[in-house]
Amino acid sequence: MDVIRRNTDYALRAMVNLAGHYGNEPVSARTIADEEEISYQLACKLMQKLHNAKLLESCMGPKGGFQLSREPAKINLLEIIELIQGPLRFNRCLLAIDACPRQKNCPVSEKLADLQKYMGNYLNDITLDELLRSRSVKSNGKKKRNKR
Amino acid sequence: MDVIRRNTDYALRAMVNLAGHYGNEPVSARTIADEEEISYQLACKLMQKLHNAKLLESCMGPKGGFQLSREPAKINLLEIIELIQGPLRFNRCLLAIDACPRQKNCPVSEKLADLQKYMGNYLNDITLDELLRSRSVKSNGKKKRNKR
DNA sequence: AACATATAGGACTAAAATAGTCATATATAT
DNA sequence: ATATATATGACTATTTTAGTCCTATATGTT
Repeated sequence: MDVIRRNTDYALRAMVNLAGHYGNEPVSARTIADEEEISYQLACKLMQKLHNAKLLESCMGPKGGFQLSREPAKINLLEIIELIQGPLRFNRCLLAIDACPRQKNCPVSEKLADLQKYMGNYLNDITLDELLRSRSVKSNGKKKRNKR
Repeated sequence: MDVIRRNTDYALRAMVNLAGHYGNEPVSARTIADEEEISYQLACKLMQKLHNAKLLESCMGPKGGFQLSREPAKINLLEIIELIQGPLRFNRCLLAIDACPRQKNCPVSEKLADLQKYMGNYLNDITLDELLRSRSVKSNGKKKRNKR
């Protein structure tokens, strides 16, 4: 099992892709699906979610598509991850949503709470522009086409 | 979704319970199931797994049960967690089991690899005796009975 | 020897979470 | 008008995780 799920990974790729076009024309879901190897329909779904959360601006019609609604340096990993897959947590107790009756008795929670905080902060500190930079350096520009 | 899954949580509770009886008579799966609020059958399964991984000694028959096969200070969280739910990882790429073709292109992996290492080390440093100590302090001794 | 209490373990089922698809509506540039 | 996009609800499929069932085997006690 992975901390970061597949859909979250897709969303991250899409966001980094858009970060690469920040300030230019919008990019369509179709294009992103092709470039990032995501099924078109799924890509639409994810873009919608990102849009609803105000991370993206959208524009319908030909020449339409999506754009980041903030500059890449102001969007961090954590918000994307948690938007797509819900809050990152180690175990259910930590959030205490329905007040685990074992909590007082649970030796695991304290230590993990610290680790969870660390993780959150760490991911909160990584922004899209950082990712974009490392991608540009490593990328050799080859992109595959998806079936349409 | 939680990094630590339910069964892993069960296993951790069971191990801490056994740590509390280290050096004494073995504890039966039945008892552990009752005290830690785990279904009996599931508890058996988990104990078996812990036993196969040599974390526990087992003894059949009346007065039988399970015991830690090492002292609590020599068993850490990470090994229990990974035994039950497989390797902890952020995303599939990191392990590179089937060599993700996107890896060279994946800006996410480096940063996450560092975080993953941190997590692993952190959990590797927490041992059962630590957990046991914090539990004893917090516990007020009330235990519930499960249906048999 | 008989019995009760334990673990051992394979096979299976159920439930939950995740991923992915389908169908249809609506907006907009040309 | 038409082609190209996003918007969205409902649905299906897949995968993962949790949990149960059944039977075998070992061992202490009477």
